[in-house]
Amino acid sequence: MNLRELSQQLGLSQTTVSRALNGYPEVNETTRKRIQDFADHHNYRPNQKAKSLATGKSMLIGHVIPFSTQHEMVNIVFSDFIAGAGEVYSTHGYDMLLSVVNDDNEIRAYSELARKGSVDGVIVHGPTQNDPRIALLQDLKIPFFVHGRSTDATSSYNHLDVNNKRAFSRATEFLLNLGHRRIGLINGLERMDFAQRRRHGYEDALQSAGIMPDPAIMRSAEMTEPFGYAATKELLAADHPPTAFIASSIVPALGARRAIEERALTVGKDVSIICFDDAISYMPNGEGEPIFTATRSSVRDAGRRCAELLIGVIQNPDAPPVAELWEAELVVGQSTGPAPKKA
Amino acid sequence: MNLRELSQQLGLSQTTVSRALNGYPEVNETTRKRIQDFADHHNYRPNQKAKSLATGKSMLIGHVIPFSTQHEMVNIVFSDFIAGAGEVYSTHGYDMLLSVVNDDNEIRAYSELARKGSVDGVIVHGPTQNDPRIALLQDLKIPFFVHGRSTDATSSYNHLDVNNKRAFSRATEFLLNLGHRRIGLINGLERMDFAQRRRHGYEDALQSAGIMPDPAIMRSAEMTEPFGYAATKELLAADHPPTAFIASSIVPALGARRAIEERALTVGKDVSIICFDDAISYMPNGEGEPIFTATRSSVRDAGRRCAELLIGVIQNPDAPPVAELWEAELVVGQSTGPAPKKA
DNA sequence: TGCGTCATCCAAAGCGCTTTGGAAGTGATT
DNA sequence: AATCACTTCCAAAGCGCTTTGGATGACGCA
Repeated sequence: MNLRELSQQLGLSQTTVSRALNGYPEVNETTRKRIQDFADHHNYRPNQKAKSLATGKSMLIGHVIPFSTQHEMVNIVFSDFIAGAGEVYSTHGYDMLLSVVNDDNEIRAYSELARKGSVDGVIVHGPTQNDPRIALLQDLKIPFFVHGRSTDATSSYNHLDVNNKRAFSRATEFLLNLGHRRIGLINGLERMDFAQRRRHGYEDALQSAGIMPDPAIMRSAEMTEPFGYAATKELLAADHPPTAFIASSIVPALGARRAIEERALTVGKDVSIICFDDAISYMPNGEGEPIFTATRSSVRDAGRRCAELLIGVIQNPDAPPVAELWEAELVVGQSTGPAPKKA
Repeated sequence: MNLRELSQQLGLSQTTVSRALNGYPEVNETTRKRIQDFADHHNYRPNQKAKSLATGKSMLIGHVIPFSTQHEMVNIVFSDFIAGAGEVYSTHGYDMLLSVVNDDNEIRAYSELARKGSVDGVIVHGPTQNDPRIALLQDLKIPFFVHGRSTDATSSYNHLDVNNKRAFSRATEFLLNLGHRRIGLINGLERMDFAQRRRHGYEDALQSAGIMPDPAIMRSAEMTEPFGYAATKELLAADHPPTAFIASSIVPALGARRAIEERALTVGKDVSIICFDDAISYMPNGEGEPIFTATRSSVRDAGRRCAELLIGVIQNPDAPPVAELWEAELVVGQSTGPAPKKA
């Protein structure tokens, strides 16, 4: 059942039927009702392909997800982000277009989406330092929104970020106040902008306390459980082992805990852990008292907000760029305690 | 730059240009080359909306993701599945359309996608027993593929499933052979078909060994870390605590481990854990020797295969239904050992 | 020379919707 | 009775592609 049949059966023009169903004013209320009822009865839905072509809007928002054996951007944070964003899209009549592409083709994937006109806007995930995608998307003149930030980007662009530097300096200060002097860093991949900022926050806090940051107790990799385990195990086995660790996500923190307990040490007593908690829905940080002391910011909320703001940009492309910076909250859990007295 | 401009500048008809670019035979090789070069030079990409309307194919495959506060289908398994599926879509020129909808609207979301013609096919995630979506999609006459199975579905439908029953009976047998007699079950939500089958596998293995399954040591909920923790903690504190646990995913298994270690017990010695391992990319089951003894089947591979098969169905809608049943492999890790002697 | 075949190209008709630019009818006003 | 404003509807022209059904010319062959 398409618009033509529908209008023929109603004895009206396509124009009138289309207008009636789309809520335009120039149609009599009684005929509108008749049209609406008839359409409902026949379960009519306008063909999306035709509608898109006619209006020029695809009602789709693109997300490009690179994959490779090295670099899993399809990560733990991602699924919660799209859950939040998708929620908002739905309520505005949009759907999400996911393009899962090989790492090497990531840049190309963005320009394909734009040139083919398959999406009305794009979200940029996981920006690196001086991320080339930003300039590209500006060139392509397609609305886009960055989740995170890209240092050294020359012009301004729409984005929302967590104050990662502050989150990590606060976490580090928290440990320092507990008397810890040797604090290991278990960071994400440092070509990611957020990981850079986190390290700077950590280093700044140490330096402010008169402690020289020691690269020997900093690790950086994809944020998996085994990475957290391996890094912690190695650092604990070395000379001058840290008495506390600061981890970039709850996942490597779980690995850190495993390494600590394997040495028959107690988390929160012998060794402290603090981490960044993205408030992942299926991996919550405990139910009552948090498992891990953490700086927390919901990535799902971030997804929601990015979606809202991007839709705003699509509806009003000439508005000045929007930027938001969220502060993470510090929640105290069971994984931290005073630095143990020296033996 | 669109096809009309392109053909005008080339002094050719739209027909010829379109055919040249789409590889049809009825165009001279030298003119094809000229057209191709010109198009490449101008970075021309056919408009997807127009192409879709003309061909009737959207080159999109729909996934519906329900969300609610109760039930998080946006779960750990999901992100790896779509990574695998998306990979295959890309290589076939498809993209993924994600519709994130409120729980109550899930059914409607499928029929909207079909009626609006926005997708060429659909994947059904997380089938329950006698899942209504199967009949609906059959009615709507849209190609679809089910990841999992739905017991009691009257007619046959395209699907791929892991042999969950067998995976859990084998896991249970493995524990029985180690001398365990009291084995706790930490299952997923039992309205999910897979969770049902898993429990049956567990119960069957117990009964074959002459052990009466005891509902008092079975738990079922969303597969989160805190759930695994809470369930294990509770069971360990009760009379006749289990000496082993079988968990439905690596995530609650992590929670189980936490509860066990909290009681100063050792995993794999005092208490054994075996779990189902979906081989999640960012939460691998260790690198060398697995952390958890597990029955394993890659959900990412399943995503890949479902995508392939669905594309097959789209290209050949009248082919007989395809069904695949994968066997999980049993990998032995550090989390299991002989049942402790009675004190 | 005339005819059939083949390779190469094109005009135009869709695909199913939205939207522009009226047209027709209805009252109210002069 | 003529004019105007307003409401209500419609025919037709897009949107940018694909695809049908020829048209044209070159060539080989009888």
